[in-house]
Amino acid sequence: MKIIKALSLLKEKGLSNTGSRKRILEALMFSSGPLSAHEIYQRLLKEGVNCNESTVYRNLQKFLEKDLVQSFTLNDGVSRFEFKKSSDDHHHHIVCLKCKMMKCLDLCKVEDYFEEMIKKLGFVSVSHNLEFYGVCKSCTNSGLK
Amino acid sequence: MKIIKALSLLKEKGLSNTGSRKRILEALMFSSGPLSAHEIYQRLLKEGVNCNESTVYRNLQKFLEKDLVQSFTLNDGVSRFEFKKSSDDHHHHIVCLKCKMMKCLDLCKVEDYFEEMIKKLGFVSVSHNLEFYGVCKSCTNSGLK
DNA sequence: GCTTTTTTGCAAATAATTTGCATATTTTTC
DNA sequence: GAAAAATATGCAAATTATTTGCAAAAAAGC
Repeated sequence: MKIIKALSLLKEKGLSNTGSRKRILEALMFSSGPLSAHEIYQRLLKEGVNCNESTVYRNLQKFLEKDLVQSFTLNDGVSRFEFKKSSDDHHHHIVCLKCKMMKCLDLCKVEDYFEEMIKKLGFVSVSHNLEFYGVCKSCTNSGLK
Repeated sequence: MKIIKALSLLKEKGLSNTGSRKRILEALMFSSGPLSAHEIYQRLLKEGVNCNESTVYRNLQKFLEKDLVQSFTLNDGVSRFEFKKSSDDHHHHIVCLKCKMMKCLDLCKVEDYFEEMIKKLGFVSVSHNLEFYGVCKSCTNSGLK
């Protein structure tokens, strides 16, 4: 298994190498799940990286353009960002309504069916967001409010 | 075909009958697609209804609780609301990335498949949001930026 | 009709995200 | 490797969606 380094990814995508940019990308690469801009910012702070929140936003924008990350917006109106392990890395999530824990779902390709159907309607460049909400096992058991 | 009136719906759900509440619900009932809180507010203004934007938000909240409407958040971070014709009226949308036109999709029940899969993971009360993005036929043809 | 409960309007608070601009850092060029 | 050109950053302020406190107004209950 090949380990891809943030630095070479940036170079590959023609992005200049700045301290914060590299750290933001790494935060996403090493995260076990999607992160909001604010969460990334806080991780950098904790690591002692001097970085501004707008810098985080601006870099996330760049990463989206370069297809390094994917994003989606939950019903709380906040966007989450996730490193794309490959250009066709596409998956969905389930969010626990109580503890907010988020789990990646490796769904089979039934969803392709949807996109086909939509292309037939005359749309092109079709993509989609699919997020699930529910209450996870441990919250159900612990009986939290 | 039965015509349901906003007023009787409110009564049925135990909601008091106020001028703006009825108008907000009607705006949703008569709309051909999902509306944001702000869009509803503007429709009321245009109709000459004296109504405040927070009133719109507060009523939408009520309608959600009473299962009169469904809501979802697009990638622009803005919530849209839609009247539920029946308690099991559940469907999805495709949004044109250029003209923002939104079309309802009457998808077959393949999606139930997903929810089953997730319940097996131990989640309960599972729901989901699924929205598509693409470029519609007329935008493709008109070659708008 | 009067009392209680609920809703509204308004202004202010929150929160996520974006932007302008001067400064700092990177990349490019020679 | 230094200077010039291009790009990125920090900071503060602007924007936008949404929420909230509170006093006044309207609706429901009796």
